[in-house]
Amino acid sequence: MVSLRQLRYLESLANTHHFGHAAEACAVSQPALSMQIKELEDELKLSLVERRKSGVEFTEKGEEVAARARAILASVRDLVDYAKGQEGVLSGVLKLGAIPSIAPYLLPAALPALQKRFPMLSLQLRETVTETLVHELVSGNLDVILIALPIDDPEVETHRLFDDAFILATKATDRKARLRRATADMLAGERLLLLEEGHCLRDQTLSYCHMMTREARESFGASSLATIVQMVANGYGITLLPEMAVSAEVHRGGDIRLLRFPPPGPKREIGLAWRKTSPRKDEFVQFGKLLCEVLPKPRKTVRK
Amino acid sequence: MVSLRQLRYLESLANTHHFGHAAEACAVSQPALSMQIKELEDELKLSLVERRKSGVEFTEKGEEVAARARAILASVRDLVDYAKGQEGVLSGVLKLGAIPSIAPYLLPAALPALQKRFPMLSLQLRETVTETLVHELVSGNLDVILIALPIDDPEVETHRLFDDAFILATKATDRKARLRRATADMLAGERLLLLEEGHCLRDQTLSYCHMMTREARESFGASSLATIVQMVANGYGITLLPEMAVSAEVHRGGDIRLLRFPPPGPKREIGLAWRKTSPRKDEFVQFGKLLCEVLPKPRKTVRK
DNA sequence: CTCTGCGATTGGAATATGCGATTGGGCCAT
DNA sequence: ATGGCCCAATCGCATATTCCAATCGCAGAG
Repeated sequence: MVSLRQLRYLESLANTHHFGHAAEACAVSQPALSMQIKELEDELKLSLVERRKSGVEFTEKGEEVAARARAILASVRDLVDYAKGQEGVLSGVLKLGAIPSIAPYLLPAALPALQKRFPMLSLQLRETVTETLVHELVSGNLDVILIALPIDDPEVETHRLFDDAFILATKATDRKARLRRATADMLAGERLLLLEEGHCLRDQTLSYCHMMTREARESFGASSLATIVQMVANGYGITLLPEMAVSAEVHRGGDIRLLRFPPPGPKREIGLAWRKTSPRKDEFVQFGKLLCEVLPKPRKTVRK
Repeated sequence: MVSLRQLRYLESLANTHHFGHAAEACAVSQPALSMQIKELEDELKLSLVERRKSGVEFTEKGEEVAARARAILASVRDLVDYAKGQEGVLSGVLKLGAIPSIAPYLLPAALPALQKRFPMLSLQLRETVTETLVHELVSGNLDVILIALPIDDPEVETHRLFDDAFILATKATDRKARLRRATADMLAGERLLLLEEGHCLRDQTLSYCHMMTREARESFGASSLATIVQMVANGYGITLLPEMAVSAEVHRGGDIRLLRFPPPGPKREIGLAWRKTSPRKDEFVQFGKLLCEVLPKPRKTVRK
């Protein structure tokens, strides 16, 4: 069976027309090269070179074979170069899923950076709730998902990116709004405005509040944070807003007062997840790194 | 270093999307194939396939690599096919030398047959005396020469093809012409017409006659057999004519009488010669076989 | 006529490759 | 649940390649 090694040696021999020099160029001993050439000749049942006293002369057929060998080796080198070029590079189609409480706040900044850094990458976006995302991830419809941790599925591997603090949002005229810091007991007796069922943000917020108060259980369910913010501004209740959503949802001069909890306050962990079997882990980690980079640094003051 | 084996296994895997089946198709065990695929991935620092529960899925980059691998393997197969197609086939440029006392009689019949049988063959002809031919053969200007044996050169290998009898040619009115057979003593006292110095035919004829008679030493030297035949017809002397030249040089109804010697009569051996180092020996032998085939069978009667 | 250069050959060591058997994970049918 | 099954990965060992160092045979050059 003809091997690349034989072709490599043949190419070298074609270059040098000298067994010893060719062998040296291949960093092998001369007998090794002789052997491979002979094996190739036997394989092809064809004499490739004439060993003359005055150097090695290629047969006409030998020339042809050598030319083909060169072409093949070039193709192989191209393949390797291609692979090397792809090393650690996000490319091709990447089917990304993200939850609604992240996608609108992180991706607008991330996408242009992504396109700039990985021009060969073609993103396909899907925005829905965690459960659906995980399901589609496992089934192969998505490659990687951007969600809040933890998620528990034996088939997926998660990768934490950063914390996203929850900020207490109240109507600016609220009496609590005069304080500098939020505290857990501020939630007591308030109507907590939340996203509708299925959104993890709802559960996370609830689980924090659950420790504090039971009144919030029958809380309202909206379909977007923008709606909730509007409702807060109009005095329908309060909410816990993910920090990354603040700049997009809360406008300066509006009727919202933001209060940060003293550390350690409530927060969610943002991360990526992919199939455990996915071979693109390296790419995903790179992707995550870029997401962290485009994340605006937390402002010192969150007041508006 | 990436090997063809790895690419072959990858191709098989790309076809089957199943390690076991791919291995079977390659007639190796599944672990062997697994290993090679893994090595290829390590080599390229690239994950080619995702091993899912539901079969093997190719990465986008894996697809690309597999496609390139396919192309490479196809090139290799082409190379091998090309070699197989060339097996035992005369092709390319063949630089053939022949002596003047053979070329005009054998080649006109051989060349068309050669072209028909080996369309890829391109003959380059050179016609001159043996010494020059051998020199040019050794120096590489010729690939194979068609000469009278023996020739003695440590660098060349010879290959006998057939015998070519010498026929005694006399003027038709010569008193000897009435006999049915030539005998050696017929040469005694005759003027022997020969080719000029340098032609092996001259030496061969002389060496036969030398045993018989000394009178011929200062014999005439012509530059072609046609000239000699004309001279014989005009009574200037006699000659020994190579049998293969008879039909071309002696025309029916002419003034030439031909007498065959009883066996074993004088003859020359026609053969091929090539450099000992030449790798095209097989081709040359084939060439010789074809020459023998186009040689007209000796006629029962040589009289004209 | 030795000396040198070149490719072929040889014998033994290192490496690569492959196989059988086994493992471990996940799926399905009891 | 549990046992059987399929799949790919892994392990240990056999063997087949591949290689090197040394040597050979040959031919040309000094």
